[in-house]
Amino acid sequence: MLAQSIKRNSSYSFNSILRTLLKSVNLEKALDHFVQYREQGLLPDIYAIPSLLKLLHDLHHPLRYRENIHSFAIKNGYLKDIFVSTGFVEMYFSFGYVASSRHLFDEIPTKDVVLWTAMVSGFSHNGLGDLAVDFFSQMLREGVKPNRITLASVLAACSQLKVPNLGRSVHGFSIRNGIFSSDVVLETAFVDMYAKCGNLTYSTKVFDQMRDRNSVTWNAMITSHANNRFPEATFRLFREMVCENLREPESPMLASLLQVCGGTSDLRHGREIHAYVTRSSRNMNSDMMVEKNALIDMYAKAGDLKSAVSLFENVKNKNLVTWTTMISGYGVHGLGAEAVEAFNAMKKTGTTPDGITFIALLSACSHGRLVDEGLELYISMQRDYKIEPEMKHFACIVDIYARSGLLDQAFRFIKKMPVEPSEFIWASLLSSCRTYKNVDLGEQAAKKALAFNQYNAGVYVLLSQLYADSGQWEDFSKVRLLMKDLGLKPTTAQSWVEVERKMYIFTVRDNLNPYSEKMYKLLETLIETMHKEGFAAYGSFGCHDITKEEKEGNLCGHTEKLALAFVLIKGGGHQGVIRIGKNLRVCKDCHVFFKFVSKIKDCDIILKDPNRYHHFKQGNCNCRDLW
DNA sequence: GTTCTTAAAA
Repeated sequence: MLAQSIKRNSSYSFNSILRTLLKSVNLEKALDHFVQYREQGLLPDIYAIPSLLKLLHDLHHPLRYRENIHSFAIKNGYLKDIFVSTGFVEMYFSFGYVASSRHLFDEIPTKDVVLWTAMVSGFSHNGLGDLAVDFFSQMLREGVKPNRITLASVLAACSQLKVPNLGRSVHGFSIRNGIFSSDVVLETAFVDMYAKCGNLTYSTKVFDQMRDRNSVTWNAMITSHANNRFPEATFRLFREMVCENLREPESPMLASLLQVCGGTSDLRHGREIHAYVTRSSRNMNSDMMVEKNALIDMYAKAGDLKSAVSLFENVKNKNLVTWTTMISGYGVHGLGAEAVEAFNAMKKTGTTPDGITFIALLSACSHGRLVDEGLELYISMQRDYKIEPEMKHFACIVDIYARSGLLDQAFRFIKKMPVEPSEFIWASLLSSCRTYKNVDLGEQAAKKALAFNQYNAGVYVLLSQLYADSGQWEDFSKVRLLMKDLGLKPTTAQSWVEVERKMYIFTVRDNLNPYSEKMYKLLETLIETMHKEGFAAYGSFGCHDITKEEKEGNLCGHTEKLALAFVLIKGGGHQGVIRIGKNLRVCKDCHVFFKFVSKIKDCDIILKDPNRYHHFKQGNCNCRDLW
């Protein structure tokens, strides 16, 4: 009698101390506490089981320890307790054993809202959003009333499945049932759900009305704007967060922001984040690898290869991502040899490449016109590293051949591929067919690409340009008419340049700029000089069968020329380097013109097109005139 | 005593 009561008392105090320690995340002490209790020969009671499961979970103890507890619980008949069984349901979910969780769930006779919620969130965490939603509706059918935690769980599933309708009805339900009243977690779940379902307007609405926001809220908001490509809003929100809330952003958010900068060639914001990362207080106790790698990638993608390289060289413990980032950085700048060199240096450090390293490497070879090296690396990848080539590797090899003019070999390679070639592969072959004016193969490639997607405007544009370059004007017109019938429009050309911290955007035949007159005048003069000096002969012309005057009038309207003229007039450029961006591939005439300007104005020009960078210097471009 | 939202570099 007395022994019983001592036992009950000690188990009661054991449980409450254990819970307190768990709450304050004192895991080591909590474990000690448990060990001491066991050393007294005492066994955990029914109330201790959920806490013990949580402790082992937080300590990352292996499944078998927890299964011991499971057998122990079964032996003692503890499983009839819904708190205990819910704990085990959760445990199996956390190891991905969905079937075990489901089985346990089925055994439980009376199910409460917490158990149902554990099911909904368990499925959702295991990527089974559809089952999460199924169980949620089943729960409603059985008359169990969801609470705010259930709703947050089902919203996570909605985000995953991108089903805005269900999310909206959950919203309505929560308002009608008064479950909504300023709960940060639930509101954040709504912000995230609307954003992931593509409705940033609703997401922003909920966000704006929130009284309290936590770091998860800001994260959901900022990364969703980044992922939906709203660069301005992304940075506005970031500033708001930093200024008003004094919240330190963590690595994933910084990486997202840097990715935005790389994608939009936004060096200015990129440098700001760099400064922010440098003075961040986390420097002390973390290796900041994600930030460092993301910075290298940002500088390379935003066109400042120098900064990328110098950061790269200062990273002490380069990991696989660091190396791959640098290899890919060299690649987009057309520096194939440097990419291969970096790869060899990486091998010396004992870092093993993976499939992505080879994608970066092979694409660097194709842009650097290193055919033999590329093919050799492709063999080495399979032989030495046992990496099975995938579609992206195939695409690189096709490109390595085709970009160098080995169109037949590219075609033969495609025919031998073990999988069905993708739309992208055909389109890239077509692009090289255009460069080398191979109409026959180009037509075949276009046909194959269009079989995937009849509405791929890019393919029609390439095909029509191929016809135009080959002087087949009837075919050219046919393709353009076909495009019109299908309601397709070629992408409007745009170039942009930053002068005095402001971005200027130019479209074809832009007359809106107050400097227009001056710009056209300057272009005329420059082009005249270029012809006089015989520089124009460096390019191969023949884009259009129009008169020479018409042609030059037209060429002056090319957006990259306008951007260049604008910078020259405004005296822009950063440390002798002019950076211009373009949303389409640079045309041959503009390419020659840029080379010429880099020579007579003695400046470096870095021009970004959708695929790579061109570095113009002293009358040359590092792409060696093939791109 | 059990159930809840977010997130990353090639």
